Amino acid sequence: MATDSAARIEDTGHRLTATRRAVLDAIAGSPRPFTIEELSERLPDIGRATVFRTVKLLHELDIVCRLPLEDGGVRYQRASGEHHHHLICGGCGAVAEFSDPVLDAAIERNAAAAGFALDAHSAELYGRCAACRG
Amino acid sequence: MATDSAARIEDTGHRLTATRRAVLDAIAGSPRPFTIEELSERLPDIGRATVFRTVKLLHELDIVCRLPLEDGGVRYQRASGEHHHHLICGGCGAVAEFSDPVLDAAIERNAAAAGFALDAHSAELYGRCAACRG
DNA sequence: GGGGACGGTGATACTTAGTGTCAAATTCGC
DNA sequence: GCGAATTTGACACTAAGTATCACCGTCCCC
Repeated sequence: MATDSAARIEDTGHRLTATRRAVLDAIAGSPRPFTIEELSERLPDIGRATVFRTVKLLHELDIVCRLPLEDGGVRYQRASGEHHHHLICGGCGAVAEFSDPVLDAAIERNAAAAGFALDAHSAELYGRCAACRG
Repeated sequence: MATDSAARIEDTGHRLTATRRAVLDAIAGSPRPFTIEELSERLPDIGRATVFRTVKLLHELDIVCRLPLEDGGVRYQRASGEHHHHLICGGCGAVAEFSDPVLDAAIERNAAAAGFALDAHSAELYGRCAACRG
């Protein structure tokens, strides 16, 4: 997993430094979506700005994905690589991923109907997971 | 339009003050989605914090809707009142609204499949409008 | 192996969006 | 017009992220 990501960094012409490796490891060790602040606390020897820059790079390379939360906050998570959407639990913060061609087709169709050339879309679903509904 | 909104403020137990009326008017006079900062500049006699608080209230009352932009920024816009999604043009900033039962059904179905009880969802589409593709 | 060039890093200051506090002002119901 | 409750403005503060800039380390060429 971290090996894949490391390769992706190098393959795209970026250097795989010790710092970046440490960030990748910290992310790999995060079972739950994390904030930059949390990640930064786990990496006390790495500057905050560098953590931001590194996560931004990883996001551009689709190694992590960004989760906009219902309250306006943001968390990050390792990305599965494929196009997907998120289900975010407001109780425990768990995130489930799904992908659905019907949903994507509906999005494409609406964009086309309005005359838009689509470059990106986001769809976040907020609710309570099975465990939190009890 | 502003009359509707004014009524909604009173009907929900909030006071319709001169300040709130001024904010409503400024919003009614905005043909394009606006930032709080822009709105605040147009209302120099009203404190910045009050503009934030008022827009937050209007958002809670579904009088304005919040547009998360692709670059992470946020703009606001008068809401049509009904549930809808946004198509946001990265060229001119224009926003088109649409609603689509097929899309909403796909969202519901995916949430149910993952065992989530849905409370909210967001779907933003980013692209170029017909005029900007020219 | 030595020396640039260039990408990456850390410290720090700054920006942007938004919130908390609190005293003063306004508004509503009577 | 009066008092209670809400709203407001000023201001300080927070959180997330960016800009700047000097320094470091790594790669490449000789």
